[in-house]
Amino acid sequence: MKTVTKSAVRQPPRDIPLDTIRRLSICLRALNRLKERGIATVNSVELAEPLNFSSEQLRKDLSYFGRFGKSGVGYDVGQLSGKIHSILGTDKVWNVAVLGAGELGTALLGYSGFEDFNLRVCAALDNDPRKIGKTINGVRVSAIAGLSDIVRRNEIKAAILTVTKTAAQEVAQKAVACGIKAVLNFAPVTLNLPKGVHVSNMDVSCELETLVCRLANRN
Amino acid sequence: MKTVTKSAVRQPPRDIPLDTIRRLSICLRALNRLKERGIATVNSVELAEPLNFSSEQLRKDLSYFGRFGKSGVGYDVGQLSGKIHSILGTDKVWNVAVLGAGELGTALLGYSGFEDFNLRVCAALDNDPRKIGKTINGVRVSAIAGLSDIVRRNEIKAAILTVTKTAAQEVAQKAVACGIKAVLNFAPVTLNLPKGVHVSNMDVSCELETLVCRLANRN
DNA sequence: CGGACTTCGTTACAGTTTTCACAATCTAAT
DNA sequence: ATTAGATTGTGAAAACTGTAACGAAGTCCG
Repeated sequence: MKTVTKSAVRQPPRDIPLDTIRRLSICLRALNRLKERGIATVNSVELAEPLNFSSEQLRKDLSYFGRFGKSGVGYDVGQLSGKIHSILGTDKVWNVAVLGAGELGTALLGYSGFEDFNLRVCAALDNDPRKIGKTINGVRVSAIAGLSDIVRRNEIKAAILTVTKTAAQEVAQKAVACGIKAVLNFAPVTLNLPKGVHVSNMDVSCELETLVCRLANRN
Repeated sequence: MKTVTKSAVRQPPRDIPLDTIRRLSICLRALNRLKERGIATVNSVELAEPLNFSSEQLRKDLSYFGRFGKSGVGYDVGQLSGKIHSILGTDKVWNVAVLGAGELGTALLGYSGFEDFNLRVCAALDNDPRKIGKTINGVRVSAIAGLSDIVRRNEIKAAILTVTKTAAQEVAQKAVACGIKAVLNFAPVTLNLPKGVHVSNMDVSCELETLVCRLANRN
């Protein structure tokens, strides 16, 4: 007996552009807002335009993974949301650790953007004895020495790095040694980590700088 | 009499890729670290490789703006730093406002990454009466109602938006009405602002999500 | 039931960015 | 002064990404 799932999420044929993933993430968030408002159907124009990209682009992005819409109608909000969750791998919860419980780490422990993606910040680590043991937004701060255990117990694969720029490389290396496979780096330094570890930089000053650059060149 | 400035920063011939600007920003930061260590000369390989991009790429990026190196030698650290400052428009100080003095805004008021780019956070605004009047990291928190004055007095053109996602659109619009021309948005929503206003999104959850996606697809 | 209308998915095209290869330039040493 | 070695700057090729156009599929209404 053959089991055929209609319009399953297709295994992508080749490398997917990073921006495609970003746009689909943004879409997922928008779909959640639509769901909250009780809207059941949406077409590619209604979905894409408020997000500042074109409907063609959205359809193309989706077409890497399968066929999810209905001609003449559009997309079922709940269904498309589910499909994008599968595509992004967030049909299950991902636990994440915050490394560095300073102002920025604290801010992220209270950040309201993670729910849309089934991401859960479930651990905070710091080396400052005054912080260890405190509870911030329901998460207890542990010493970095305990990272290995925490990673194992919670099956954590990704960490957000919010320590100072001087500590960043060292803490990141330690995290990788504990089994962390992906790092979202907020420190204004370039990390050098083993191949196979995914790094993404949230470089505030650099990004602000590109804005200023555009202003300086009046365009 | 003709005044010829040797190897001036050339007016870029056409649109410069955004990533070029990003890479040059990163380079500028690295050059500052080299300067601190008293290193006077660097070649494109030594500069680019620790930053995880290729020397060819760096040379190409620079070539949009002029010729700054010496064949057989490399680049003078101090001089190249100055040139990149001109390119990026940060040869003078840029004042920036933080909109939203919550945890995230507070974190940015103490952020150590701005010095490299001559960016100065000189104002913090919030609508919470408990915060107004307080001083965070040397910056006094003002009511958002006072934004217009502050923008004018400090010639602020760019703002960092750190308010909640529900307030983001409204506050951003107000900021634009006060003369803000560029917004670095931390709220997990897509802003809709008039054409001509530059927006850049620091989307923590979306970026973490792309990392998780790569993990989920084991590549 | 049929024709007008809507919207999707895909293929072909155009534009952009990166990579590659090499001539030109400079230094240093003999 | 000449040669060997190093490194830059750039044009041409390749790879990648986004845009546009259109056939196919589905809906709605008379």
